[in-house]
Amino acid sequence: MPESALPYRPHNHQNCVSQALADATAICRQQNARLTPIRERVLELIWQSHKPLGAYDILGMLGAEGHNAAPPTVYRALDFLLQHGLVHRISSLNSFIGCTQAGEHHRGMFLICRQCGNVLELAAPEVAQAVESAAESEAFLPEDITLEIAGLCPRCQVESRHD
Amino acid sequence: MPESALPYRPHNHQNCVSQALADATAICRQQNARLTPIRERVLELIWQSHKPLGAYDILGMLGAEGHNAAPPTVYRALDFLLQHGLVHRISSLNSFIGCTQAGEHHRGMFLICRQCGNVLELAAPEVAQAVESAAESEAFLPEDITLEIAGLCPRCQVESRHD
DNA sequence: CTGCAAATGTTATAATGTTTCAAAATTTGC
DNA sequence: GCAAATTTTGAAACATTATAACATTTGCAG
Repeated sequence: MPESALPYRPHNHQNCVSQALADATAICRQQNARLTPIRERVLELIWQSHKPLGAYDILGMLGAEGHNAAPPTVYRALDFLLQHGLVHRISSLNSFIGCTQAGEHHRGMFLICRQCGNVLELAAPEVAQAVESAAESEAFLPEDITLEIAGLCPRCQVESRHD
Repeated sequence: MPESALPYRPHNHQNCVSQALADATAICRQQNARLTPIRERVLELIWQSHKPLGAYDILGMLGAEGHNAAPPTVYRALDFLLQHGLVHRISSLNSFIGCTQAGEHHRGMFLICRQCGNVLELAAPEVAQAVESAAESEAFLPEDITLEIAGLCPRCQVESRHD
Protein backbone atom coordinates (compact mmCIF):
# COMPACT_ATOMS: atom_id res chain seq x y z
CA MET A 1 0.00 0.00 0.00
CA PRO A 2 1.40 3.38 -0.95
CA GLU A 3 2.05 5.86 1.80
CA SER A 4 -0.79 8.34 1.89
CA ALA A 5 -0.14 12.01 1.33
CA LEU A 6 0.75 14.16 4.29
CA PRO A 7 -2.53 15.87 5.09
CA TYR A 8 -4.25 12.50 5.15
CA ARG A 9 -2.23 11.03 7.99
CA PRO A 10 -1.39 12.21 11.49
CA HIS A 11 1.76 14.21 11.89
CA ASN A 12 3.23 16.96 14.00
CA HIS A 13 1.76 19.78 12.08
CA GLN A 14 3.56 22.45 14.07
CA ASN A 15 6.70 21.34 12.25
CA CYS A 16 5.02 22.07 8.91
CA VAL A 17 4.08 25.50 10.14
CA SER A 18 7.54 26.33 11.44
CA GLN A 19 9.13 25.14 8.25
CA ALA A 20 6.72 27.18 6.14
CA LEU A 21 7.44 30.30 8.16
CA ALA A 22 11.17 29.77 7.91
CA ASP A 23 10.89 29.27 4.16
CA ALA A 24 8.74 32.37 3.83
CA THR A 25 11.29 34.43 5.73
CA ALA A 26 14.06 33.25 3.42
CA ILE A 27 12.02 33.84 0.28
CA CYS A 28 11.07 37.33 1.35
CA ARG A 29 14.60 38.25 2.24
CA GLN A 30 15.71 37.01 -1.16
CA GLN A 31 13.03 39.04 -2.94
CA ASN A 32 13.58 42.11 -0.83
CA ALA A 33 10.02 41.90 0.42
CA ARG A 34 8.96 42.69 3.94
CA LEU A 35 7.34 39.88 5.87
CA THR A 36 5.80 42.18 8.45
CA PRO A 37 4.25 40.89 11.68
CA ILE A 38 0.71 40.97 10.30
CA ARG A 39 1.70 39.19 7.12
CA GLU A 40 3.61 36.60 9.03
CA ARG A 41 0.79 36.07 11.47
CA VAL A 42 -1.73 35.63 8.66
CA LEU A 43 0.54 33.13 6.97
CA GLU A 44 0.90 31.26 10.24
CA LEU A 45 -2.85 31.13 10.80
CA ILE A 46 -3.36 29.80 7.31
CA TRP A 47 -0.72 27.16 7.77
CA GLN A 48 -2.03 26.05 11.13
CA SER A 49 -5.19 24.92 9.40
CA HIS A 50 -5.03 22.11 6.88
CA LYS A 51 -8.34 23.35 5.59
CA PRO A 52 -8.49 26.51 3.57
CA LEU A 53 -9.38 29.63 5.54
CA GLY A 54 -11.61 32.43 4.37
CA ALA A 55 -10.53 36.03 4.81
CA TYR A 56 -13.18 36.49 7.46
CA ASP A 57 -12.06 33.38 9.31
CA ILE A 58 -8.65 34.98 9.58
CA LEU A 59 -10.22 38.25 10.57
CA GLY A 60 -12.07 36.48 13.37
CA MET A 61 -8.92 34.78 14.63
CA LEU A 62 -7.01 38.03 14.68
CA GLY A 63 -9.89 39.60 16.54
CA ALA A 64 -9.93 36.76 19.08
CA GLU A 65 -6.30 37.39 19.90
CA GLY A 66 -6.86 41.07 20.48
CA HIS A 67 -5.76 42.45 17.16
CA ASN A 68 -8.85 44.24 16.04
CA ALA A 69 -8.29 44.32 12.31
CA ALA A 70 -10.60 45.43 9.53
CA PRO A 71 -11.11 43.52 6.27
CA PRO A 72 -8.58 45.49 4.20
CA THR A 73 -5.83 44.55 6.61
CA VAL A 74 -6.43 40.88 5.96
CA TYR A 75 -6.96 41.23 2.24
CA ARG A 76 -3.78 43.21 1.91
CA ALA A 77 -1.80 40.62 3.78
CA LEU A 78 -3.33 37.93 1.59
CA ASP A 79 -2.50 39.85 -1.57
CA PHE A 80 1.08 40.09 -0.45
CA LEU A 81 1.28 36.40 0.34
CA LEU A 82 -0.32 35.50 -2.99
CA GLN A 83 2.02 37.81 -4.84
CA HIS A 84 5.04 36.14 -3.36
CA GLY A 85 3.74 32.63 -3.91
CA LEU A 86 3.39 31.86 -0.21
CA VAL A 87 -0.31 30.99 -0.31
CA HIS A 88 -2.82 29.95 -2.92
CA ARG A 89 -6.36 31.10 -3.37
CA ILE A 90 -8.97 28.40 -3.88
CA SER A 91 -11.54 30.15 -6.07
CA SER A 92 -14.20 27.55 -5.71
CA LEU A 93 -14.15 28.04 -1.94
CA ASN A 94 -13.28 31.72 -1.68
CA SER A 95 -10.50 30.76 0.63
CA PHE A 96 -6.79 30.46 1.07
CA ILE A 97 -4.26 27.76 1.83
CA GLY A 98 -0.53 27.66 2.41
CA CYS A 99 1.59 26.86 -0.60
CA THR A 100 3.57 23.68 -0.07
CA GLN A 101 6.03 24.52 -2.80
CA ALA A 102 6.71 28.14 -2.04
CA GLY A 103 9.50 29.59 -4.09
CA GLU A 104 9.38 26.97 -6.79
CA HIS A 105 7.78 27.99 -10.02
CA HIS A 106 4.69 25.87 -10.31
CA ARG A 107 1.02 25.67 -11.14
CA GLY A 108 -1.05 24.65 -8.17
CA MET A 109 -3.49 21.78 -8.49
CA PHE A 110 -5.77 21.06 -5.58
CA LEU A 111 -7.63 18.01 -4.37
CA ILE A 112 -10.47 19.28 -2.22
CA CYS A 113 -12.45 16.84 -0.10
CA ARG A 114 -16.08 17.83 0.00
CA GLN A 115 -16.58 15.77 3.16
CA CYS A 116 -13.77 16.71 5.52
CA GLY A 117 -12.62 19.87 3.79
CA ASN A 118 -8.97 18.92 3.64
CA VAL A 119 -7.01 20.12 0.68
CA LEU A 120 -3.96 18.55 -0.88
CA GLU A 121 -1.75 20.48 -3.23
CA LEU A 122 -0.32 18.44 -6.07
CA ALA A 123 2.59 19.28 -8.30
CA ALA A 124 1.60 17.08 -11.27
CA PRO A 125 3.85 18.54 -13.96
CA GLU A 126 2.37 16.16 -16.55
CA VAL A 127 -1.04 17.73 -15.96
CA ALA A 128 0.39 21.21 -16.25
CA GLN A 129 2.04 20.10 -19.45
CA ALA A 130 -1.20 18.72 -20.88
CA VAL A 131 -3.06 21.88 -19.94
CA GLU A 132 -0.47 24.12 -21.51
CA SER A 133 -0.34 22.24 -24.75
CA ALA A 134 -4.13 22.20 -24.98
CA ALA A 135 -4.15 25.98 -24.53
CA GLU A 136 -1.41 26.44 -27.07
CA SER A 137 -3.24 24.32 -29.61
CA GLU A 138 -5.82 27.11 -29.56
CA ALA A 139 -3.07 29.70 -29.90
CA PHE A 140 -3.94 30.83 -26.39
CA LEU A 141 -1.19 32.17 -24.16
CA PRO A 142 -1.76 30.74 -20.68
CA GLU A 143 -0.67 32.83 -17.73
CA ASP A 144 -2.55 31.58 -14.72
CA ILE A 145 -4.08 28.16 -14.21
CA THR A 146 -6.83 27.42 -11.72
CA LEU A 147 -7.21 23.70 -11.25
CA GLU A 148 -9.40 22.56 -8.39
CA ILE A 149 -10.72 19.06 -8.05
CA ALA A 150 -13.56 18.46 -5.64
CA GLY A 151 -14.33 14.94 -4.52
CA LEU A 152 -13.64 12.52 -1.73
CA CYS A 153 -10.29 12.01 -0.07
CA PRO A 154 -9.15 8.45 0.67
CA ARG A 155 -10.28 8.57 4.30
CA CYS A 156 -13.72 9.90 3.53
CA GLN A 157 -14.29 7.33 0.80
CA VAL A 158 -13.81 4.63 3.38
CA GLU A 159 -16.14 6.31 5.83
CA SER A 160 -18.87 6.81 3.30
CA ARG A 161 -18.88 3.06 2.64
CA HIS A 162 -19.83 2.51 6.29
CA ASP A 163 -23.21 4.14 5.77
CA MET B 1 -3.12 28.68 -40.75
CA PRO B 2 -5.63 26.76 -38.65
CA GLU B 3 -9.13 28.11 -38.43
CA SER B 4 -9.50 29.98 -35.17
CA ALA B 5 -12.07 28.89 -32.61
CA LEU B 6 -15.58 30.24 -32.92
CA PRO B 7 -15.62 32.98 -30.28
CA TYR B 8 -12.48 34.46 -31.80
CA ARG B 9 -13.95 35.22 -35.21
CA PRO B 10 -17.03 37.06 -36.42
CA HIS B 11 -20.16 35.01 -36.87
CA ASN B 12 -23.89 35.30 -36.65
CA HIS B 13 -24.12 34.77 -32.96
CA GLN B 14 -27.89 34.71 -32.92
CA ASN B 15 -27.63 31.32 -34.59
CA CYS B 16 -25.54 30.05 -31.69
CA VAL B 17 -28.16 31.30 -29.29
CA SER B 18 -31.07 29.74 -31.15
CA GLN B 19 -29.27 26.45 -31.43
CA ALA B 20 -28.41 26.47 -27.74
CA LEU B 21 -32.02 27.15 -26.79
CA ALA B 22 -33.26 24.41 -29.08
CA ASP B 23 -30.75 21.98 -27.61
CA ALA B 24 -31.73 22.99 -24.11
CA THR B 25 -35.38 22.40 -24.85
CA ALA B 26 -34.62 18.94 -26.17
CA ILE B 27 -32.37 18.07 -23.25
CA CYS B 28 -34.92 19.19 -20.70
CA ARG B 29 -37.70 17.27 -22.37
CA GLN B 30 -35.52 14.20 -22.36
CA GLN B 31 -34.70 14.63 -18.68
CA ASN B 32 -38.23 15.49 -17.70
CA ALA B 33 -37.07 18.85 -16.47
CA ARG B 34 -39.05 22.04 -16.90
CA LEU B 35 -37.39 24.78 -18.88
CA THR B 36 -39.68 27.50 -17.56
CA PRO B 37 -39.79 31.00 -19.07
CA ILE B 38 -37.43 32.47 -16.49
CA ARG B 39 -34.94 29.67 -16.87
CA GLU B 40 -35.07 29.92 -20.62
CA ARG B 41 -34.66 33.68 -20.54
CA VAL B 42 -31.66 33.46 -18.24
CA LEU B 43 -30.10 30.88 -20.51
CA GLU B 44 -30.72 33.12 -23.50
CA LEU B 45 -29.17 36.14 -21.80
CA ILE B 46 -26.12 34.11 -20.92
CA TRP B 47 -25.77 32.81 -24.43
CA GLN B 48 -26.18 36.22 -26.02
CA SER B 49 -22.95 37.25 -24.35
CA HIS B 50 -19.71 35.56 -25.29
CA LYS B 51 -18.34 36.87 -22.07
CA PRO B 52 -19.37 35.30 -18.80
CA LEU B 53 -22.19 37.07 -16.98
CA GLY B 54 -22.46 37.55 -13.24
CA ALA B 55 -25.70 36.81 -11.46
CA TYR B 56 -26.21 40.50 -10.86
CA ASP B 57 -25.57 41.31 -14.50
CA ILE B 58 -28.44 39.00 -15.34
CA LEU B 59 -30.53 40.51 -12.60
CA GLY B 60 -29.93 43.93 -14.09
CA MET B 61 -30.89 42.80 -17.58
CA LEU B 62 -34.08 41.23 -16.34
CA GLY B 63 -34.86 44.43 -14.46
CA ALA B 64 -34.21 46.50 -17.58
CA GLU B 65 -36.80 44.51 -19.47
CA GLY B 66 -39.42 44.98 -16.80
CA HIS B 67 -39.11 41.71 -14.96
CA ASN B 68 -38.32 42.90 -11.51
CA ALA B 69 -36.63 39.84 -10.08
CA ALA B 70 -34.84 39.37 -6.77
CA PRO B 71 -31.48 37.62 -6.46
CA PRO B 72 -32.88 34.21 -5.53
CA THR B 73 -34.83 34.10 -8.77
CA VAL B 74 -31.65 34.36 -10.77
CA TYR B 75 -29.63 32.06 -8.57
CA ARG B 76 -32.34 29.44 -8.74
CA ALA B 77 -32.46 29.62 -12.50
CA LEU B 78 -28.70 29.35 -12.59
CA ASP B 79 -28.73 26.36 -10.26
CA PHE B 80 -31.19 24.64 -12.53
CA LEU B 81 -29.13 25.36 -15.61
CA LEU B 82 -25.96 24.17 -13.90
CA GLN B 83 -27.66 21.03 -12.68
CA HIS B 84 -28.71 20.12 -16.19
CA GLY B 85 -25.38 20.93 -17.74
CA LEU B 86 -26.66 23.88 -19.75
CA VAL B 87 -24.28 26.45 -18.30
CA HIS B 88 -20.97 26.44 -16.49
CA ARG B 89 -19.86 28.51 -13.57
CA ILE B 90 -16.47 30.19 -13.83
CA SER B 91 -15.33 30.31 -10.21
CA SER B 92 -12.45 32.62 -10.78
CA LEU B 93 -14.83 35.23 -12.19
CA ASN B 94 -17.95 34.52 -10.14
CA SER B 95 -19.83 34.26 -13.37
CA PHE B 96 -21.60 31.99 -15.80
CA ILE B 97 -21.32 30.99 -19.42
CA GLY B 98 -23.32 28.79 -21.77
CA CYS B 99 -22.14 25.24 -22.14
CA THR B 100 -21.14 24.49 -25.69
CA GLN B 101 -21.42 20.76 -25.21
CA ALA B 102 -24.70 20.56 -23.35
CA GLY B 103 -25.93 17.05 -22.89
CA GLU B 104 -22.59 15.38 -23.44
CA HIS B 105 -20.87 14.14 -20.37
CA HIS B 106 -17.77 16.23 -20.07
CA ARG B 107 -15.49 18.26 -17.85
CA GLY B 108 -15.34 21.86 -18.84
CA MET B 109 -12.01 23.55 -19.38
CA PHE B 110 -11.97 27.27 -20.03
CA LEU B 111 -9.60 29.65 -21.74
CA ILE B 112 -10.31 33.07 -20.30
CA CYS B 113 -8.80 36.12 -21.96
CA ARG B 114 -7.83 38.69 -19.37
CA GLN B 115 -7.85 41.39 -22.01
CA CYS B 116 -11.11 41.05 -23.93
CA GLY B 117 -12.93 38.81 -21.50
CA ASN B 118 -13.92 36.19 -24.06
CA VAL B 119 -14.07 32.64 -22.88
CA LEU B 120 -13.58 29.51 -24.94
CA GLU B 121 -14.72 26.16 -23.66
CA LEU B 122 -12.44 23.32 -24.55
CA ALA B 123 -13.19 19.62 -24.50
CA ALA B 124 -9.60 18.34 -24.15
CA PRO B 125 -10.26 14.76 -23.06
CA GLU B 126 -6.52 14.13 -22.75
CA VAL B 127 -6.33 16.84 -20.10
CA ALA B 128 -9.31 15.42 -18.27
CA GLN B 129 -7.60 12.06 -18.42
CA ALA B 130 -4.35 13.45 -17.02
CA VAL B 131 -6.19 15.21 -14.21
CA GLU B 132 -8.17 12.13 -13.29
CA SER B 133 -5.19 9.86 -13.19
CA ALA B 134 -3.25 12.38 -11.09
CA ALA B 135 -6.15 12.46 -8.62
CA GLU B 136 -6.41 8.69 -8.59
CA SER B 137 -2.70 8.33 -7.93
CA GLU B 138 -3.48 9.98 -4.59
CA ALA B 139 -6.44 7.64 -4.10
CA PHE B 140 -8.67 10.66 -4.43
CA LEU B 141 -12.10 10.23 -5.98
CA PRO B 142 -12.68 13.19 -8.28
CA GLU B 143 -16.24 14.38 -8.76
CA ASP B 144 -16.06 17.90 -10.01
CA ILE B 145 -13.20 19.55 -11.86
CA THR B 146 -12.68 23.28 -12.07
CA LEU B 147 -10.13 24.10 -14.74
CA GLU B 148 -9.80 27.73 -15.70
CA ILE B 149 -6.92 29.13 -17.66
CA ALA B 150 -6.44 32.87 -17.68
CA GLY B 151 -4.22 34.46 -20.28
CA LEU B 152 -4.35 36.11 -23.67
CA CYS B 153 -6.46 34.97 -26.58
CA PRO B 154 -4.91 34.94 -30.06
CA ARG B 155 -6.41 38.29 -31.03
CA CYS B 156 -5.29 40.09 -27.90
CA GLN B 157 -1.77 38.71 -28.18
CA VAL B 158 -1.51 40.39 -31.56
CA GLU B 159 -2.88 43.65 -30.24
CA SER B 160 -0.55 43.73 -27.27
CA ARG B 161 2.40 43.53 -29.67
CA HIS B 162 1.28 46.83 -31.20
CA ASP B 163 2.09 48.73 -28.00
C1' DC C 1 16.69 64.23 11.48
C1' DT C 2 13.95 64.87 7.59
C1' DG C 3 11.38 63.62 3.82
C1' DC C 4 9.65 59.85 0.96
C1' DA C 5 7.61 55.49 0.13
C1' DA C 6 5.54 51.52 1.95
C1' DA C 7 2.48 49.62 5.17
C1' DT C 8 -1.37 49.87 8.22
C1' DG C 9 -5.70 51.85 10.35
C1' DT C 10 -10.45 53.27 9.75
C1' DT C 11 -14.85 54.03 7.85
C1' DA C 12 -17.89 53.19 4.60
C1' DT C 13 -19.70 50.74 0.85
C1' DA C 14 -19.93 47.53 -3.09
C1' DA C 15 -20.53 42.95 -4.89
C1' DT C 16 -21.94 38.29 -4.33
C1' DG C 17 -24.83 34.77 -2.40
C1' DT C 18 -28.38 32.60 1.03
C1' DT C 19 -32.34 31.94 4.27
C1' DT C 20 -37.01 32.00 5.03
C1' DC C 21 -41.64 32.08 4.40
C1' DA C 22 -45.59 33.03 1.41
C1' DA C 23 -48.02 32.72 -2.98
C1' DA C 24 -48.76 30.86 -7.46
C1' DA C 25 -48.49 27.40 -10.94
C1' DT C 26 -48.07 22.57 -12.37
C1' DT C 27 -48.46 17.86 -11.90
C1' DT C 28 -50.57 13.68 -9.96
C1' DG C 29 -53.92 10.55 -8.26
C1' DC C 30 -58.47 9.82 -8.23
C1' DG D 1 -62.50 17.66 -13.77
C1' DC D 2 -60.90 18.26 -8.99
C1' DA D 3 -58.33 18.24 -4.75
C1' DA D 4 -53.99 17.25 -2.73
C1' DA D 5 -49.15 17.21 -3.31
C1' DT D 6 -45.22 19.02 -5.50
C1' DT D 7 -42.58 22.29 -7.87
C1' DT D 8 -41.68 26.85 -9.01
C1' DT D 9 -41.66 31.71 -8.20
C1' DG D 10 -42.09 36.13 -5.36
C1' DA D 11 -40.43 38.98 -1.81
C1' DA D 12 -37.93 40.70 2.17
C1' DA D 13 -34.33 40.34 4.94
C1' DC D 14 -29.85 39.01 5.77
C1' DA D 15 -25.09 36.86 5.40
C1' DT D 16 -20.69 36.68 3.25
C1' DT D 17 -16.91 38.30 0.51
C1' DA D 18 -14.29 42.13 -1.27
C1' DT D 19 -12.93 46.98 -2.33
C1' DA D 20 -12.61 52.23 -2.25
C1' DA D 21 -10.98 56.20 -0.24
C1' DC D 22 -8.44 58.66 2.81
C1' DA D 23 -5.88 59.31 7.23
C1' DT D 24 -1.99 57.76 9.98
C1' DT D 25 2.05 55.40 11.15
C1' DT D 26 6.34 53.04 10.23
C1' DG D 27 10.77 52.06 8.07
C1' DC D 28 14.39 53.58 5.39
C1' DA D 29 17.65 56.68 2.44
C1' DG D 30 19.93 60.55 2.12
